[in-house]
Amino acid sequence: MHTTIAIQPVTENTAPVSTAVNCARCGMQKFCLPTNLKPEDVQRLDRIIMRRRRIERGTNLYRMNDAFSRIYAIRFGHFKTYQVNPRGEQQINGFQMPGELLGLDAIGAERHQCGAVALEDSEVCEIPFDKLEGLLGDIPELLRHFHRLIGQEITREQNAMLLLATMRAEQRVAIFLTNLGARLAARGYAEHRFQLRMMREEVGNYLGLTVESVSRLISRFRHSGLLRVANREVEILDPVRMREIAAGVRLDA
Amino acid sequence: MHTTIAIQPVTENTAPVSTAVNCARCGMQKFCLPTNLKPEDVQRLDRIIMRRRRIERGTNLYRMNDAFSRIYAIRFGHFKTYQVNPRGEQQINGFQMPGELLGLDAIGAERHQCGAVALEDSEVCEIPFDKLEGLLGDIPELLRHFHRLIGQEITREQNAMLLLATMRAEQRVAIFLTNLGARLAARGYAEHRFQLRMMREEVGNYLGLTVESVSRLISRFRHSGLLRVANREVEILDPVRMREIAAGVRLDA
DNA sequence: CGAATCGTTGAATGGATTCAAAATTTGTGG
DNA sequence: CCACAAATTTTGAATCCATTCAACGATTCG
Repeated sequence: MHTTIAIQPVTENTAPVSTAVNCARCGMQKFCLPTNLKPEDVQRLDRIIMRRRRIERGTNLYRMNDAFSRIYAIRFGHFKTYQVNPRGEQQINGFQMPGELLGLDAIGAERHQCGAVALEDSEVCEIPFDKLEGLLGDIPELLRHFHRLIGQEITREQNAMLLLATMRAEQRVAIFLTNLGARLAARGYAEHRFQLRMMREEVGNYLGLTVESVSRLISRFRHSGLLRVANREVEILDPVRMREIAAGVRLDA
Repeated sequence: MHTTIAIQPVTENTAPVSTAVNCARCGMQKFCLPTNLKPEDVQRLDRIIMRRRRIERGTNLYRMNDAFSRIYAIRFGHFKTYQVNPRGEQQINGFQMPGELLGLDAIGAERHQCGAVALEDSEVCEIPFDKLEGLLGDIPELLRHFHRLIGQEITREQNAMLLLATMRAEQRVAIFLTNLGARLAARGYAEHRFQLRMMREEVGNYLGLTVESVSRLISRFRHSGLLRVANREVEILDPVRMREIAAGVRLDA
């Protein structure tokens, strides 16, 4: 293991996109913060969102230890969040997709606890956290939904712990693919056919495996007829069996 | 691995302790929710806290999938929180000590995402979450501190992921002991000498290792003069070297 | 005191890693 | 658009760390 992925280059993309923010017209509304808000409250939220910001593929939205002042809602694109341990090795904590919030790990802290890098050209909404806190006090529904999103974050991480502590490599990869599909499906995309936005190395890093192990396992899934793979394009051909493997049934074909 | 610790017996301890709650006089005030609150706000918090409740060693404070209505602040004693995977195996997500909150993983969900068991006879304050949410809207300092506690929870879990994904067994145990000491020290207890409140099996389960591995590693630490161990009583004799091992230096004595 | 639980130690095994090299894809400049 | 370099992915063989299986102490508790 100990995959020392080179730390991203020190290019910072700060080009704001000054389009007036309008949650009501945003396709991500039903996953993002405004969920279940009254129209007038959605507008109050619009007003505190500073701007949209484009992030080029490979650049940092924020880095570990950056001062924390805002959280981010992904409009389109994908991100990874990662920590860097004392030895300079990267550990990926998660992959984020449109409608998900970035920066939650820093709430209640002065600084970001991990960094976020765009896996492709992406766009986020910047939400100043102090202003959001003000709104949370005023709009109970917003507070509730904000807490729901935080709770999901905690649950996601606990599931990752479960995976890392108890699952065999086979299971980890199967779970990874299954979950990715489920999250995409919830957003209206195909569940069993999608593009991996990250390298094998990053998959392995996230799953606590080496690149080689991930590659080998994907190959085995392919040879067993579970998966069709063309580079980063993946199709789960046998979702039932894939879910069995995710649940712990051994693939000994 | 795959330590199938028997699920706890189905005894539920519901004996409330009807002492009027008084955060101002509680020794845990500076770690718990009331931190940094004005005295009158502390009293408002007191008023919504239903009661204190004693939990006997080995009994569940709550179980996975229980309906969620309150969070709990530990007054004294220690707990473990755990998930149960589909195969019925337990995975411990963390150990909690006085001043820490239990149940945060359920916020924004209908049900608890994990269970909590007392590792020794313990006492908690029950905090109805809906009433707390009301106060959060009224008392900005409380909202802020509540978010700080949640943030700490997320950070703790990310660190656990880092440990599980990248660390060798040696490191995991060293980190576990070091962190436990640090948390106890923050609460005014000795940093380098303490009682483990959990079985070796539970340590291993949490760290993604087998009992045998944990036992072997503790023995190696002992033989290398790093540790003095008498059953669950542990003394870190060489904190510097222990921290080195936690950081990744190999113990090849 | 005896049974059950918990903890330690040993030997053999195995799953994932490491090291190495080749194959493929992606990115870049001409 | 092609050619070439760099990056990424795949595959193979050897190694190693933690697990598994087994047995034996030690401790706890009724």
